[in-house]
Amino acid sequence: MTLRDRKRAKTRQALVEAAAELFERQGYNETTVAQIAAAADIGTRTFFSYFATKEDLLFPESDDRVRVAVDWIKHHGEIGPAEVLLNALRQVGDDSDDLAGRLAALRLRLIQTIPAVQGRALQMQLDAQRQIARHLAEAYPDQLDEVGAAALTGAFVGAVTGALQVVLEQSGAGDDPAAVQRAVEIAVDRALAPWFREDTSLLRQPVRPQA
Amino acid sequence: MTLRDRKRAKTRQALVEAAAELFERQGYNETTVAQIAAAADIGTRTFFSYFATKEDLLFPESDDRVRVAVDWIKHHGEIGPAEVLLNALRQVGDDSDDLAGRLAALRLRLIQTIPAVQGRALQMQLDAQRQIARHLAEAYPDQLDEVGAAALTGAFVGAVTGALQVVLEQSGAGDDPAAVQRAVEIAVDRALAPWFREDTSLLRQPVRPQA
DNA sequence: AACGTTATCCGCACTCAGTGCAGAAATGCA
DNA sequence: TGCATTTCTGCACTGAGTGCGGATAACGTT
Repeated sequence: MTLRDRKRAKTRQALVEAAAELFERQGYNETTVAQIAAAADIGTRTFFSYFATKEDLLFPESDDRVRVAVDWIKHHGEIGPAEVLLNALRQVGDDSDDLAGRLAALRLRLIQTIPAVQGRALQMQLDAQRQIARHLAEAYPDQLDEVGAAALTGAFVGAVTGALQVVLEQSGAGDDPAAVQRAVEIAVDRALAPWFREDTSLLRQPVRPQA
Repeated sequence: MTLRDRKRAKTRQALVEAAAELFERQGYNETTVAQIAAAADIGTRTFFSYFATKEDLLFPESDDRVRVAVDWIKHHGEIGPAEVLLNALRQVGDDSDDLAGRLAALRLRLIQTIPAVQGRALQMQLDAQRQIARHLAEAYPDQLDEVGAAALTGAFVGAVTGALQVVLEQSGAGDDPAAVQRAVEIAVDRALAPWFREDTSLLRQPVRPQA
């Protein structure tokens, strides 16, 4: 890793943090890209060589998460497509959180309130779906074709996010990361129960093993 | 219907047509709102009292379609939730087409190529989903709660649109409305077959009756 | 340590979507 | 016809995002 790369990663990080700070304090629409750039000590023009749009600030490292899910699918063991998919989704957590709970909570709130952010989030979700479906079809060539894989993936993701929306607004888990995490688990449970009716216990097993 | 309303509806229609024309000839990004307004003989400023954003030009009458689906659900007869939902979705056709095949084809192409349009389309889909799920829960209070309805709806919509994407890109049915219609039917079939395994014939029955 | 090479930074000028405002024009109603 | 209410529209403005060109800093080499 060269100096250049390290420096670049550092300012990128600084931009995300500055943005989170400003979004929380002033609101999303009330924060300009110029302000964010200034807070991270770079020129306004330079901002756009780090993030193509203002919305993208809220979705850094997003392809990392997809990569993890795809890897998980590739190295599946004995289990079938639906089960792998379930586990893979646990990792991605399209609307859920993993690192930097603060940014995740902020993101979730903005998705629910700012149309532009919601639109971008849905786009990324769809893209992730496409990639997962493609790799799923590759991993189970005898059980799934491309269309079947896409349908299965779409059904899972759609069910979970649909349920999650309602669970979130019912249990008004505003910003508390723990509450959100719980909501995600409830949503997954409720949404996917029909698929795993015979052995519901599968839904509750921790799913972290693998090398 | 007063003169005002008729006039307003007329210019609204003119705007949609002018936009379609220009989008097809010059491309979406290359067409400015000012051009569209000029082509419909209204001031640039006035445009925004008809459509809040440029993208919205591609989704006129969208709430009509949702209304139709919701009505369908409300007046369900003996059939169960999944079946009504299937029929309702046939009507909405989140990515499919109904009237003015030209606009529908254009919309579909732009959804696949222009990010802003895709984002808006996904937003409207999600919103439609929410409304449908809510009414579905109301219509079957003994079989579904809000979360279950949202999960079921999300699963159906997700499965169909996921499958549709792949079917469309496989059978490169670019602009031909008939081919698109066929693709939608295939996608619905493939995506929803697992739910109706015992009586697959249901999937093939025409579903247009009702008063 | 000095060199040219290459990637990054950043100011400037620009386009375009979208908003607020205030006045003009058209419509509805008595 | 006269008045109230919408609707239309020009003007000025903000803010996101782009193209360009020169400055700056990191890189690899001798």
